[in-house]
Amino acid sequence: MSQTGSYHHGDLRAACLRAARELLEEDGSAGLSLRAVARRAGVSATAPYRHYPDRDALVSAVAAEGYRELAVCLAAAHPSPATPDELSAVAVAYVRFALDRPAMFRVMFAEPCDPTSEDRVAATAAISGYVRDIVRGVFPDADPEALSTAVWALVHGLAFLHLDGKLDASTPEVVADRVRAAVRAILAASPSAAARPGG
Amino acid sequence: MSQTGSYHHGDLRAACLRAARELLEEDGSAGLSLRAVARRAGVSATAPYRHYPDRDALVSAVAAEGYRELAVCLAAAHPSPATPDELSAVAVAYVRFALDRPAMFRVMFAEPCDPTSEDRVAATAAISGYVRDIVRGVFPDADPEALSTAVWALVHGLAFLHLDGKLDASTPEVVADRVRAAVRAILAASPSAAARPGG
DNA sequence: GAGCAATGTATGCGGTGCAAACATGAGAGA
DNA sequence: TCTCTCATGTTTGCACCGCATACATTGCTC
Repeated sequence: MSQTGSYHHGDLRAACLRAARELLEEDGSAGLSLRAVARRAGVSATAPYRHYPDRDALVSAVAAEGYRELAVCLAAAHPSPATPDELSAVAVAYVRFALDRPAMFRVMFAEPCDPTSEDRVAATAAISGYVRDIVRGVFPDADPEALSTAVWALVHGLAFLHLDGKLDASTPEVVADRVRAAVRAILAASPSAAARPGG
Repeated sequence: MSQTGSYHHGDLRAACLRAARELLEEDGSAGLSLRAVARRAGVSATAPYRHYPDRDALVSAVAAEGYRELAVCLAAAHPSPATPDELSAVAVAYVRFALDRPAMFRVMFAEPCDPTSEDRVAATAAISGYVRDIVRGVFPDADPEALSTAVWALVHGLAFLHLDGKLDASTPEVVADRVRAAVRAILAASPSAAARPGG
């Protein structure tokens, strides 16, 4: 496979995926064009269409890889978080993923694309389930559905606000500190603190 | 101004902005091209460049309008929220804004653009300050910096997850219910519930 | 009324996604 | 082993894009 000079590439599908990821890292999602992918794979401009019906399909395939890698990063931060602090570590990893691979993160979440792509739903379901399991363990008394949604949203929002320059992301430390502080603050803020200030 | 048939348009700058917003609503951000804007404004393809140095500048101008309108929507949901429930109402309004104007919301937050654009920073600072004031009022005992960051992130994340199809957004009611439940759940979830299950 | 600067136009370049027609060659069946 | 098929690449072409450059028009100032 992948014989130099042969008419057939051998594994163009995978080569496209690899090229797409490289281009994404180098030039952002704007640089991710099918033509650029084809050039990098050393193939004619329209060859990728044999494997991906359109640009969106290729982008979705890249995004699906991103979801899987995000899951790996989160698991690496802590295999089975059981306390709020350990949950914070996972939150930091999530935000870091977004900041370390901004273009990838945008492709995963900020692209108006078909959300019914099979690859995508499977991969995001995995993340969603992962968050739910953590939340169930850390807050056994809470409504797992509502709270895991909230936790994912909180972390996801932190990632985007940093990514968009709405929050200072100049160093990993300042980001990690802010994420931890935010998680701690919102978990500590009970409505009762407002209703009965003395409580 | 704006005489039909006259060489000079009269107020092309504003016309471009209006056209851009229309195109955004009709075709999403993909349909927002300077050429399309020019066509809609009834002007040559490159005329908009007299008023906007490049595409990003026009998009940023549109986004700045979006920020202002978001602020109006939030204020309309509740002028001065003072309880968690009233805060929830604002959260619902934020998510609804995103779902009602998905392309606009994406332009505001999901576009890899220069975050130092003066219009944008001013407008987002307004939102940030608005959230901080609310949080200060609702949770006087909390760290306002950390908690307002967390609240904005939570709501922002909810908006994106719905927008991306990660959460069911089929009807306004189901969305509103989920947003309220998530806000309530995360505010109720105190770390102590995990540390001392009996408390 | 002359001239200037602001505003709009015409043209052209290199890039894009994608459809349609064509070329190649690996592998199955004879 | 020979042939035929068809998955996989290529070529060509179209409409669109952002944007740079050179040019035309005209409202305003003096």
